[in-house]
Amino acid sequence: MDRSSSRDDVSARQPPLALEHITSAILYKKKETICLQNDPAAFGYKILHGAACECVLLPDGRRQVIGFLMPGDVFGLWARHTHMFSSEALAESTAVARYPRHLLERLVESDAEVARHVHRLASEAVDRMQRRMVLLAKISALQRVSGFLLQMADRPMSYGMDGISLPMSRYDIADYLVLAVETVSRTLTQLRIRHIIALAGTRCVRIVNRRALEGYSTNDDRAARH
Amino acid sequence: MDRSSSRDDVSARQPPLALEHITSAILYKKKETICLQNDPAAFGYKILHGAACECVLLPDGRRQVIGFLMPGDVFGLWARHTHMFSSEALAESTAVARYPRHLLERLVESDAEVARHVHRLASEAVDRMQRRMVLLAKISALQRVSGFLLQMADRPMSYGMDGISLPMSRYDIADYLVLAVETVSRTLTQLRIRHIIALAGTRCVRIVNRRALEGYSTNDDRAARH
DNA sequence: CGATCGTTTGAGGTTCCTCAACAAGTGTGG
DNA sequence: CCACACTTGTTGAGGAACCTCAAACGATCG
Repeated sequence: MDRSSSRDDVSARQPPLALEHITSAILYKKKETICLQNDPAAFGYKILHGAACECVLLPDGRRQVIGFLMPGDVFGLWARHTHMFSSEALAESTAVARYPRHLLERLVESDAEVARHVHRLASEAVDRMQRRMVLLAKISALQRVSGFLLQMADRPMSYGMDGISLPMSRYDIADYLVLAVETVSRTLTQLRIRHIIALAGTRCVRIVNRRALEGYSTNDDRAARH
Repeated sequence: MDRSSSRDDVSARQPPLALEHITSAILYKKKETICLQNDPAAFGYKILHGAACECVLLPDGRRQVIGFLMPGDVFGLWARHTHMFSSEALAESTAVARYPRHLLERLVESDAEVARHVHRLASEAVDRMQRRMVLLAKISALQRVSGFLLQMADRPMSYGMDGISLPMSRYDIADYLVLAVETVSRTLTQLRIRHIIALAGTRCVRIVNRRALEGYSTNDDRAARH
């Protein structure tokens, strides 16, 4: 659906050189918080290595995952004064580039190329929100999990790969899709049993029958039921 | 939760005069499309009177409501080249102000006040998406409907009013909350029976017991179950 | 090795979706 | 004006889907 657009973007992902001069890289351990919602937005971030997620901490203590962040993904740029989401590292050693926003904004005003680039990146953040909403519009677990796998497969990071690597835990996926962990797990096994996907280890999925997966994700369940 | 912020914003909602010179108002009938997703984003819009919604048209023909637009709400400003969402009028005669984006962008570059204003408005659009996501994180229908009512009550347009006016149909609410229409209807009757809300006509709700409603929206159901 | 975490599977119960019918309101045409 | 269709909202019955609780398994780590 929006696959073509993200593919075209690969070439545009190279940031202007000027940006590289104001960055510093930081390493995070698994589950470590990168930034906290409502905190002053002093920095923008880019994932260099590993994986992370944006999330909302709900009043009842639960956590809602808004989007997954893979190498190349930028976040925290949209915020005006305070960060709208928290973000935490998912992989063991996640490397993140940090851009001081006051320097960034000065660059944006002086360098038109940087301005365009930053604008692109900000709209990518909105894209992430939208992709998730399209997933949540789906009613059944089968639809949501199928759609999720397709979205992960269409990420730039998966292009050359044979299988999709899922750096996040089942719990993270469940928080993302608003499902119970057990439902996510069961749905994945169902897909495996039906030979739609193959699991090479728990965190690596290979799509065997993409056509069927697309059918599951868009069509109503009744067509796909066994 | 984010009530205070939206309340503070009321004073800031007055647009710079310069903006009013490049606008033209249009009337839409109920269900009429204001703009279509993926269409070139030639205009930004502001609701003057009536109500509308932003939505995504899904591949399976269903419609997903992203957010409801009330008088004063601005939309279509975020888009870079094409509109990300469709929008359609909900009330019978919905008046919409239309801002040509090429003029707007010229104004943004020349007038710092306009630039700040437009930036505010764009972030309001993201706020709408986020508010909906927080609603969708809730699992039970009772939680979602309660949260929805609270959000509607906290809108600037409801401040002086005794009851909340719901310009949208139950179908629209269902599409917004990803529930079946019947579930929305049943949940509202439940809340009415429990004297949490009172219905003055189908499209007007008065919150009788706000404390309880807040409890329903945040707590797990089991605490609230009869 | 024990402990914890992440994942999977099972059993049971509840919620919510589906299908159906009905009532009230609205518009249309004869 | 009434008959008719259509929309919108509500209620009921039944069943499927998913959540909850529980337990077992493998992996990792101290």
